[in-house]
Amino acid sequence: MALRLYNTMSARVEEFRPIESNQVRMYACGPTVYDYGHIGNFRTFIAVDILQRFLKQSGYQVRYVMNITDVDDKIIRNSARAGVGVRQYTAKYEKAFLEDAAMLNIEQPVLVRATDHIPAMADFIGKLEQKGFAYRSEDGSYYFPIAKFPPYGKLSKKDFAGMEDGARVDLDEYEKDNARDFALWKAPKPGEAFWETPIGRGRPGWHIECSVMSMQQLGDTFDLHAGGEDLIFPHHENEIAQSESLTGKTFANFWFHARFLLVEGEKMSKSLGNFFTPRDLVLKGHKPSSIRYLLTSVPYRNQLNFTWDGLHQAATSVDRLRNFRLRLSTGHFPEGTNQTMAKLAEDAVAAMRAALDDDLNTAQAQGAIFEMVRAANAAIDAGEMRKADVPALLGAIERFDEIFAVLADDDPQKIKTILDWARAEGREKEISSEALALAGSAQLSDAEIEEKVAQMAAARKGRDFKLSDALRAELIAAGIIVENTKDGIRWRRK
RNA sequence: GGCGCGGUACCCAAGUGGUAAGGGAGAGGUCUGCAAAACCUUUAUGCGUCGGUUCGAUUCCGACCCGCGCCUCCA
Repeated sequence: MALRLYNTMSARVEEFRPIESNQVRMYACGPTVYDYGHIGNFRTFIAVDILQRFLKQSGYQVRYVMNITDVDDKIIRNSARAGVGVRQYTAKYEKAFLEDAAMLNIEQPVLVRATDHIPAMADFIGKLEQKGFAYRSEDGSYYFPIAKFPPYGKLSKKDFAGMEDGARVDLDEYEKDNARDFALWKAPKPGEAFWETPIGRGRPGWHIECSVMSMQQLGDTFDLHAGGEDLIFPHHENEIAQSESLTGKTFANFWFHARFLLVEGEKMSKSLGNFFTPRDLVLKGHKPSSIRYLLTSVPYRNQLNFTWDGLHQAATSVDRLRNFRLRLSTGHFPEGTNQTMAKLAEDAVAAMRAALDDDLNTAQAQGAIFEMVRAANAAIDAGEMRKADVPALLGAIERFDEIFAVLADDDPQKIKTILDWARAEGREKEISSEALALAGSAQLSDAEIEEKVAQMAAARKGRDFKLSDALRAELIAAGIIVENTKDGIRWRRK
C-alpha cells in the first residue's frame, strides 16, 4: 500500500510519490504571531503533524519546515500601538505558539522566521524585477504583475483571463497596474517599521516569505506544501506565481489543505463568542489529549464541528484506550501464546495503516484500533490472553500512538503549566474547578502515589475495607483514579 | 454570480452498486467487599427530499431543499 492524498492542484486523490524515493521535503504555512493561536489554527497544524508522523512511520525520512510569520500589517500596527519593537511584540506569541504546539503533541518542524530572511526576500524580489516579474511603484512598493504569469489561478481554479480590473480598484491601490496584482514589498508609511535593503526601504508582502524560505530550505521544487484551506487563494496562488516565474520550475508537487472547523455549528469568530484557544479550553477543564483527539477524529478534508459534547466524548475515548493499555501492561496472564491475538494486533495495524494510506482517514484508523481493543478485552475476560501475546498488542497501540499521540499520561503536568501561565497573566479568574482538579494529580509524584497504593493494598489484604476505602477516597480527591483488580491495585491520573 | 464541500441512529462519525465501521450516551445483564474498569445483549428495513438508471442504490445520474467554505492578508 502506498499513501494516496488529495492534491488541491489536480483536485484528485493521487498516489503520493516524493521526488526522492525515501525522503519527503514538505513545508507548512505556520502562524502569524500577533496573538494566541486558536483551535482552528491547531486543527490545521495537527493535520499536517499527522501526515508528517505517518510518513515517518511509513519509512520516509521527512524534512518538514514551517514558517513563523513575525511581520505583517497587524503586527506592525499592534506593536506600534504597544510602543514596542516588532521582535519584542512577536516574541511572546511565538513562545506561546511553541508551548501550545508542544502541549498538543505536535512534533516540532524546522522553524524559520520571516524577519530572519529579509535580505533574501529583497534579493528574490530584485531577481524577479530583473526578469520582468516585478515592478516598482512610485512610493517604492513592488508588485507582481499577474498578467505575466498565464497559469495564475491554476491552484484555486480561478479564471483570470480577460478579467480586466474595472471599477473595484481601491483608492490606495491606484499604483498597481492591475487590481489583482499583489504586493511583493511594501514601502513604509510614515512612522511604520521598515528594513533597509538593496531594493529600498520597506517590509515584505505576505506571500514572499514562504516562497523564499521554502525554496531556501527545500529547493526550487519540493514535495508538498500545506496550509489551511483559506490559504489556497490568494496566498498559495501567489507563492506559485512568484516562485515559478523565477525558477521556471514547478514549485511544489502536492498541495495539502485542511478544512476549516466549525464551533457548535457556526464559523468560529470573536464576535460570535465561540472563539477558543487551546489555553481557553484547558482553563475550562479540558485535557490537551482530549483536544488533540477531537481534532483528529474527523478526517482533515471534512468539516469538523467542535462541540463541548464532542470534547467530552473525545476524553472518554482516550480513557478507553489508556485503560486498555494499562490493563495489558499490569495484568498477569498465563504463560504461552494465543495465535489469534498476534493476528488481531497485526490486522489492526494493517487496517489502521490502510485507512491512513487512504488520504489520511483518521476516523477509520481510530475505528480499527477500537475494534482490536474490544476483541482483546473480550479475550482477557474469557481467559484467553497469554503472556506472550501482550507485546504484540501493546505494539499495535504504540503504532497507533506514534500517529495520534494522545496516550501519554502527561495531561496533569501540562494543565498545571497552563494554570501557572494564567496566574502570571492575571487570568486566574478563568481557572475552572475542573482544571484545578485535573492539575491536582500533578502535585503527587509517582512514588508518593505508589506508597499510598501499597498501604491500600495492605489494608485490603487485612480486609480492613474501611481504611482501604478511606485511602482510596484520599487518592481520588488528589485526582488519582484507583481500581482494584484481581491482579492487584491499578492507578492512573485522572 | 463563479468555484467547491457536506446532509448517515439520541450525539459525534466512517463507509460501500448487493444490503449500514467505530466512539459517546441510554437500557438490561455478567464480574465485583464497595467503587472502578471490562465484557455481553440492545438502540438506523434506514443513510436530506423527489425522480431516474439497475436484477438490486444509502452508494451512480438529475432536480430540489438545507448547511458550510473560498472568491476581502481569517488556519
